[in-house]
Amino acid sequence: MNKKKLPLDFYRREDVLAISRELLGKVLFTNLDDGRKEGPITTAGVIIETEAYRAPEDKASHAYNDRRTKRTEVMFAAGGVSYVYLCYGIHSLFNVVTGPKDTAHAVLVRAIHPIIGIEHMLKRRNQNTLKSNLTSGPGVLSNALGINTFHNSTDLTGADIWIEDHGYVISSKDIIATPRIGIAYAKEYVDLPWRFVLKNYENISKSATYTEDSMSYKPSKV
DNA sequence: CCAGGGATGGACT
DNA sequence: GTCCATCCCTGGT
Repeated sequence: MNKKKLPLDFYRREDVLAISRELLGKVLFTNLDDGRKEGPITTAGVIIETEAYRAPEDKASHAYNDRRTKRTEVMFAAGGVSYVYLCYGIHSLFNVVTGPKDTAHAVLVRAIHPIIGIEHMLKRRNQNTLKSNLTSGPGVLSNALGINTFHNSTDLTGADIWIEDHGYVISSKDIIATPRIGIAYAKEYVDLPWRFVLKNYENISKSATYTEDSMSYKPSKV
């Protein structure tokens, strides 16, 4: 199989909507030690749900109107680093910073399909058996992968967090575009179809309410 | 310093 | 399907 780490020029393109679509089917890896002496453990999953955030005009973006604060500064970096922030005081949400320097575009990864290190992801989630909710949301997938706000501004071509192309071919008819979740405050940006979901997976985030015959996928055994 | 918010999750029926 | 606890951190002062 053709597997390769996505290069910086993948992330540094201008079109965050295209990048959001293209991230579907790519494989998000972490190799983190959670502070354990034993060293890092590799965990990974196929990206199956993303959302695009396109500052400066996007009112749903934390960097709306090119608002630069200590928190948002990393979004203005050149693409290929993480933006991890705390939501509801509990959940670490993992974003991929995209675009050239000073363009505050980002992609929120909302769900993955777990494929590598599932046993360890279960431990991090305090679960015993694989269910469809292991990585089915932006907060829980970070938890399963060991990502927290400490990993903000991490180089996505480094050894801790990265994304690989495993050669999965995704056609546009395999992608459902819908409005983004949890951005009711964003006025005229509320209804834009900037959320992208890969069909055939059941473990997308909970707020996804569409049902289709294609939603018959079951996670493979551990 | 501190009021208010928040790209949610999970418990429950 | 519905409901609501969550609590740290941001950002303006």
